[in-house]
Amino acid sequence: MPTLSTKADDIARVLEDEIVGGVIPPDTVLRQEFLSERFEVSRTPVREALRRLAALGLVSFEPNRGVRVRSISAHELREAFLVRAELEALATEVATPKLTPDDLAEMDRIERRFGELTLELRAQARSGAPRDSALFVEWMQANYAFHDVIYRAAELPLVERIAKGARRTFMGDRAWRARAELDELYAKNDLQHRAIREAIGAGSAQAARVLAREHVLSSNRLIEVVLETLGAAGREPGWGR
Amino acid sequence: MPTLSTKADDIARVLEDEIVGGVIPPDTVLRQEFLSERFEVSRTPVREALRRLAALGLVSFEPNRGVRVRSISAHELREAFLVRAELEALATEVATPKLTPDDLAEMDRIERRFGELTLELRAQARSGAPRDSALFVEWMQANYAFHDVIYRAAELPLVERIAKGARRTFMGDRAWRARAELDELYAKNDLQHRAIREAIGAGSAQAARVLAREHVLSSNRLIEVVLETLGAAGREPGWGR
DNA sequence: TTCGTCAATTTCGGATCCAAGAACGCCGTC
DNA sequence: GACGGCGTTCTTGGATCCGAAATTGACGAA
Repeated sequence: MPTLSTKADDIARVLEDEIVGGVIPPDTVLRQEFLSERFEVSRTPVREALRRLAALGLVSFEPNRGVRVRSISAHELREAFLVRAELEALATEVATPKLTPDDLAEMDRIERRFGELTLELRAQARSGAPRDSALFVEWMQANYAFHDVIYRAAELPLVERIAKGARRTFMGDRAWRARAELDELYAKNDLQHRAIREAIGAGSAQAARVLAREHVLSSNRLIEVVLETLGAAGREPGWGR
Repeated sequence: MPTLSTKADDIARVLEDEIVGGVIPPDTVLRQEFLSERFEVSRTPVREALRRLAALGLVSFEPNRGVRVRSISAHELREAFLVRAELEALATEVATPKLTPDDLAEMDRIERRFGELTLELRAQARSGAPRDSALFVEWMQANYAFHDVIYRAAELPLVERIAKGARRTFMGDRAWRARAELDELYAKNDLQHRAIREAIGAGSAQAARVLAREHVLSSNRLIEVVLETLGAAGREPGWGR
């Protein structure tokens, strides 16, 4: 069987997912030997994987002292959203004349599901019930799916790569809390999706662009409220120290 | 003496500069042993450096077959400029209210130098003289210096990093040719700088934003004409095969 | 008690060594 | 003469080993 990937690549992918998914919390120090035992390889491929993560900006590399999972400041988070807003605006503008009826139908399908999930989340936000993390993740995925249709049609791989890179880095390990304001923000998010969809349907690339930009900036506000950084609680055992 | 950097980092930086600067032409295959001899180290740090370059997208990594310096297609080049246009527009908008009188004075100083260089290049373009590569590089650096003032004031490190990353990848090994259209494009570039400067001076962030975006897109056109890809000629000895 | 010094331990960066996969060329066959 | 199988050689991926830097902790002096 021919080799399609190296162990360093495999390890890098796994660690990447775990870091952006919050499985490995920020500020965790990644010990080479620990990782080499976990993946049952020597330290050599582990170090190559860590180099990759460092180049992607997911970890900070301190010579002779190890690598540490980067925590993201509120300022950095805001900047990441600014970048996403500009690039999604661009992608949306480019995609608008390219979207096929099939694409639009898919967007409608995703948007229906997104609307349902939004209603559930809004009910939850109003009731002040403890957050259902799985529900939020599903909502987020539907949100991403909506935008992915646009990225796919835009055919701008570089834009897609950068924007999706800026997309991560927030589903960290922080606790979150329901809030009255959330209800409103969820509703707004849903409405913005529909507005974008309609602008595309009407063939107005400029309107779609402006809407997409505003939408991402609104998402920023939503995420900020959702995070409401109640400190870093509830670490998984085995990672902290 | 404490160690401030690793050999892998040093090697990566050197190779990075050489690739973006066109010293190492696209499609060159980088042999690990060759590099380890050149830098007088073993292959281990070399491979870590190559991993970094791969993560940055400068080289493509084919398992068990080595790394190859990525060549950039016209389409990719265009997309890189689209990204830069959006992000520079953002940075310019954010920077406008933050620029100090000192910053503006520095922009004026750079712009004066840029104007002189532009005049030289225009004369060259009109005369059809063989391109003076050093002059073009100097012009390009003055161009970058102008924008760097804006980036510095904007205080958006992520935006700066991405935009500067998209900035490279074109000063390749291609031959270039003078053209009548170039004269006009050079002049336009210079005028756009002044317009941006004036919009900032007038405190209009929105106008500066729009101008910055158009400026980068114009630069794209300029670069496309300058490159005029006459095939890949004049490789440095020692890199080709 | 607290601070500074120095040794022991841990962890990292890099060199060397070995196995596995790919490229190349030779030869035989059709 | 062209194509395909097979062994050699070259290059890469990964494991192991070693020296160096940093951290830790014990000890002693202020």
